[in-house]
This record gives sequence, structure tokens and C-alpha cells, in this order.
Amino acid sequence: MFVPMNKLLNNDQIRQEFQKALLQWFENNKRTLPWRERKDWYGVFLSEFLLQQTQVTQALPYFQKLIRTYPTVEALASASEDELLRHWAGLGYYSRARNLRKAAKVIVERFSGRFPQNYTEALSLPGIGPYTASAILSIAFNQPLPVVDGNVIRVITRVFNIEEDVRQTKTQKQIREIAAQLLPNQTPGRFNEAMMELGALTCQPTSPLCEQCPLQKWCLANRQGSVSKIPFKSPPAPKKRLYQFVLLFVATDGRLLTVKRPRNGLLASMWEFPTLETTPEELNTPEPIREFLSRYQTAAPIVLPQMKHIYSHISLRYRPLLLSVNLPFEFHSRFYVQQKWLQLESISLLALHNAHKKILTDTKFAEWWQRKGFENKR
DNA sequence: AAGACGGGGCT
DNA sequence: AGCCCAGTCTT
Repeated sequence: MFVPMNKLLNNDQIRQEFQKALLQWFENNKRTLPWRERKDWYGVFLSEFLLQQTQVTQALPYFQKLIRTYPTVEALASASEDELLRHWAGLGYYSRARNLRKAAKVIVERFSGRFPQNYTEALSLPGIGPYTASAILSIAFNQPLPVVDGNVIRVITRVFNIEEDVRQTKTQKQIREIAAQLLPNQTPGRFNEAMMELGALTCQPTSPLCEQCPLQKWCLANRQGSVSKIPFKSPPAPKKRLYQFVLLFVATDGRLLTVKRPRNGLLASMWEFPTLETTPEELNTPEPIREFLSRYQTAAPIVLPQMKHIYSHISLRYRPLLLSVNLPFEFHSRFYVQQKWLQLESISLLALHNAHKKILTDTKFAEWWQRKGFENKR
């Protein structure tokens, strides 16, 4: 392992030139973002939750919607979990929404509605880890805490030509130490924002714009022509495959059974239609599930075409089954935490996850629904 | 220390 | 199809 103890780290004057060049670039090139326009910590707090593992362009519409719906931390703290989740639907990593609301509650109830000014206390809030704690305290309160996110990792590994695997704890520790040494005491918040903005706009993952980079003259990877190989990441775990039936229980009045998933794990706290795990073979020959269905004494299901949904770590193949039932009808499950019989239009107001939203907009489902005549009953 | 956890954009 | 993320929590 080779960390250049280069002048950037031990020469005050050169480090200051580096900081000045970066900050100057930031002032001239930073994007106009709603949480930068606001001067309060609440906007930063909300945006940092949204921006965890999420790009600015993806988070932007969600920020606008949420800041309007919950203008203050008190409003957010008193929001219902289901309502917040409905706003969050489609953004992913749904535990963030639950943690965001819990954190707001703690801030209101334990910290009198003010963000804790201490790194350790900030870290104790649900959903706030080392990155978010440092980001909020440095950006909103100008505390000298370095941030290390994907952008900073990219900028630092390139500037210092660090070729080790960035998934390794040891490499990450090394990057954190460098980030701490580069941080100016006067303007840590702007410096952190500048590092991340540079990573997003110039020091991009692929085809970075080195010619227009304000740090080019300090960048070792640029000098050695290794930019495209850095940062190095060991290959991720292969994608899992998941096969399931989706059970659309339809009552005679046209209502559908919806269920809420547990607060941990995949699609935390999101609503869906009950699912039944199966194998790739069974998914194409729904005969074997007849035994399961006979328990509910339902007529033969209407089998819709197989569908596909890709998560970052799971490849899901699923097939909706339409099952007509008479109420009262009891669905038992140890897995789901809540259930509701809802009309189709009420379901669209639910925090339904994407894979199952796709079922409702699927043409085959729409055709069937039309034929049943539920539309005409109302 | 390693897995689990979404979705959109880009190549 | 594969890779990139403005990370945190659980085990």
C-alpha cells in the first residue's frame, strides 16, 4: 500500500491553495438546489435523508413534495407513518422514511425541536450514521467534521492515487483520515459540499472531466493516467432470484385485500398484495398451489401473465392470481402486520410498492377488471 | 465484518 | 445486462 505523504497533506501553504481552488470552483459551479436556498437546518436534515444512496435529480421532486407537506420538524414529527411512506413510495430504501419520522420525533420531544449540536448525540438519532451526522453539522452549523460519501471517496482515491479496494474497512479508514486532514477549519461545510459537488459534476464515476477539474494539478491519478481504474471495488455479491405468486383476493363488492409488510427487511412497512413464495417451475404451472388455495375455498384462480421486477440485489419474477372470494373472508399470516380490504381507487392512495403497482396498470388486469364490471357499479 | 436494503441513469 | 451511486441498520 502506498499513500503518498505528498505535500498536500503536510504543507500548509499547498493545502490552502488546494482548498481555495476547490472553494472557488464551487462558488462558480454549484447547482441551485432548494435546500441550499433555505438557510435553516431542517432543509439540510430532510435533504440528507433523501440523498442517502440517491442522486440529486432523483431526490429533487421528493424534497419539494415533502418540504411543502411538512414545512417544519414539528409537522414531520406528527405525520402518520403511512402518509409519509406514501410520499416516499418509488424512492427506495423505505426504512429511511420510518427513521426520518422517528428522528423528527426525537428532535421535537427530546431536543426541544432543535437539531443536537453534538456529533455523538446526532449519531444517536435513528437513520443518522457517520455521514449524515457530519453532513448536517458541517453544512447547517459549520462544525469542522469531514464527510465521506461516494463522491468524496472517488475524489480522494483519485487525487491520492489509492488503488486498494474501497470496500475494505482499512481503505475507508485511510480515506477518512485524508478527508479530515484536508478540511479547512473556517469553512468546513462549504468545503464538504464542494468535494461532493465536484464528485457529482466533474470527478464522475465514468469519463470524468479532468481537463476542467480545479484539482487537476494535484491529482496523482491524473498524472499517472490511472483515473479510469480508480476507485477500485471488488465485485459485489451475485443477484438473488425470487419467484412468487401474488394473490389478488377480490370480494364480491370489488374490494381487494391489501397487507402491510413488517418494519424491517425488504420493502419495510410498505403495502402490497399477499405473496406466496414458489419455484421457477411452479410459477409456470400453478397447479401445486391448489392445495393452498383450497384452504380458502376459492374458485380456480384467473392466472395473469408472469411479470418481472429488478431490485439492485434481487431479480424478482412473479405472477398475479385473481381469486374471487365472499366476505367475511379471513386471511391469516404471521408475516404481515396489518390488512385492509380496499376499493381500487383507495389502493392508489396507499404506500403500495412498485412491483405491485405495476400489476394494477397491467393491461391484462385492467381487461379483467373491466369485464367484471366493477367500474360500472359505482 | 458482512449482508440486506430500491431505484433510476448511464454505458 | 452490468455498474454507478449524497449510507445505515441488522446480524
